[in-house]
Amino acid sequence: MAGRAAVPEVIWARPERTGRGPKPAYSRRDIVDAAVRIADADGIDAVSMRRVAAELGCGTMSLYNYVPRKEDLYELMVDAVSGEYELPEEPSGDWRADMTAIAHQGRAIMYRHPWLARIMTTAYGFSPNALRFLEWCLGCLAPLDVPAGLKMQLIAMVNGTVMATVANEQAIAERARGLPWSEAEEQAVRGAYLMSQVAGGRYPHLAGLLAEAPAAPVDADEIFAMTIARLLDSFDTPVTRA
Amino acid sequence: MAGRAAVPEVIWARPERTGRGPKPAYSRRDIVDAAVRIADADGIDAVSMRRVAAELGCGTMSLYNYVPRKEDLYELMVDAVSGEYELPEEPSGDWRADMTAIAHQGRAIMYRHPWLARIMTTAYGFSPNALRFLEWCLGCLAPLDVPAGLKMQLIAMVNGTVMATVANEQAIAERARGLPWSEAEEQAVRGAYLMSQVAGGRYPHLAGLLAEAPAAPVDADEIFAMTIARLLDSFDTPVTRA
DNA sequence: CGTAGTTACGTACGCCGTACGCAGTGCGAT
DNA sequence: ATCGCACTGCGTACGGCGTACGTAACTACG
Repeated sequence: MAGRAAVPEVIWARPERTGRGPKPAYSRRDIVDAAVRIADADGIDAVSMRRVAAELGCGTMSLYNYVPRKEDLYELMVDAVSGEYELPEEPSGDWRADMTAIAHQGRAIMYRHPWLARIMTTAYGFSPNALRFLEWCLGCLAPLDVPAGLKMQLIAMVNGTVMATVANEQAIAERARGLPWSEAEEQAVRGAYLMSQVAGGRYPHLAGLLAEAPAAPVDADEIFAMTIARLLDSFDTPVTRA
Repeated sequence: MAGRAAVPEVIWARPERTGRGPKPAYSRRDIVDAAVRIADADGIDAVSMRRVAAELGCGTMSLYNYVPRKEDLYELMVDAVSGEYELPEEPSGDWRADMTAIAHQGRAIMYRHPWLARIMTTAYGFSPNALRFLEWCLGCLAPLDVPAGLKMQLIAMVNGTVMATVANEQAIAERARGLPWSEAEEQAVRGAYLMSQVAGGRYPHLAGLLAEAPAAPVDADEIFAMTIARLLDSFDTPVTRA
C-alpha cells in the first residue's frame, strides 16, 4: 500500500523515516523547498502536486510518501518560512522594541513570500517554528506585568495586524495573477469605476477625502510603523471604556 | 456567441441587461443568493459553478450569462452580505460608539457567513455596499479632527481586526471541513501534539502560560470588545513613540 | 532468509473553471 | 411587417486539479 492510512494526525508528529525499505530519494524538506520556490515565483495557486513533482523530477504520487495531504504541504511551507525569523539569544528587556522588531521582521518575510499572508490564516497551527516564535514573544513580554491571556492577545493582535496589512497591500497584485489582463489594467479599471461613483455625488465624505488625499502621498513603511506603535500603545495604557 | 469577450472590466460597471434577446430566467441576485446559501451551508469550497447551477436548476454555462468569471461571483457574494450592515440615517455624533457598533455588526455578519472572513481579503473592492459602508464610517468620523488619511487607517484597522479575529476563531472549524475526520478529532490531535511539545521543556514561557490559562476561561465576546476598545483608544491619543 | 513495510510511480476517477458552438428568442431598424 | 442580430440557455469538451489504488522493486528486521 502506498503512503499510510488517512488517520487523524498532525504532520509534525509523523516521523519522516521508519528505517525499513529503500532509501528515499528526497527529504520532506526538499519537497517543501520546491513548493516554496514555485509559490515565490508563480503564486500559491501554481503550487500543485504535479507541479512540485515536476520541479523535483519525480512522479506525482511519490510526493504522498512524504506528505499525506496537500494541506499539510501548506502547513510545512508556512513553518519553513517562519524559520526565517532571526531571534536573538535573549530578549533586550524592552518589550516594546522587541515586539516592534518582530512585527517588522514578519512584514519583511511576507514581502519575501507574497503567498504567505494569504494562506497563514488557514494553514497555521502549532508548528515547530510557530512554537519557537511564540516562546520568543512570551520571553519578550516577560517584563510586562499583565495576565498571560492578555499577552497572547497582544501577540495575536500584532501578528494579525501584520498579516492584514500585508494581505491588503498584496490583494490586487495577487488577484491580478492569472487574470486574462494585466495588473495595471485591473487597477485602472477599478480606479475608474471608483471615480465614476464618487463623481455621482452620493458619497460626499468619500469625495472630500479623495480631493484631499493626493496632497499627502502614502508612505507604506511609515504607516505600518505607526500602526504597530499605536497598537502597542493600546496595551501600554488601561482601557478607557469597555 | 455566449457571454461577452474577456476584457478588463469591473463587475459593478457591467449592466445586467441590455434589452435585446429573450427575457433572462434569473437575475444576478438569484445566482448570488444561491451561492451564499451554498457557502453558508457547506463552506466556500462547495461553491462551484456546477453546484450553483444545480441549486438554481439550470445548466452550468448559463451562469456565465450573468457572471463573467467565478472570481466575480465571490465579489458579488461579499457585496451581498455587506448589505446586511444596518446603518442608521445619521451618525450619533459619538464616533467611538458608532465605530464600536460597526465592529460588532461586522463580527455578527462574519459569524452568520463563516466563509466571509476568509475570502474578504481577496475578493474585496469598491463594491456598491463597500462604498456605502465606507461613506458611513467617514460620516461617523466627521467629528474626529485628524487628517483624512488617518481616518482611513482607523477604518482599515477596525475592519482588519474584526476580520483577523474571526478568521482566527474559525480557522480550525473551516479547515476541518472536508477532512477525512471530524473537527473534534482534529482539535484533539493538535492539542495533544502541543502538550507533548510543551512537556518537552523547551518552551518554559509557553508552559507557564498553559499552566495558568485554565484558571481563566476565555470569553470571546469580552475579548473582542476589549480589543476594539483598545484599538479605538490608540487613535484617541497621540502616539508615544514612532 | 523470508517477509513485511517501504519507495517509486502509472493509471484512473471525479471534481473543477470555462472556451466554444448551436438552437431558439424577441427587440430595433428598415 | 420583416429581417437581422444580440442575446439566452445549455451540451460538449479540454486541460487542469487532488488523490485512491495497484504494481514492482527494494531493504531492514525477526
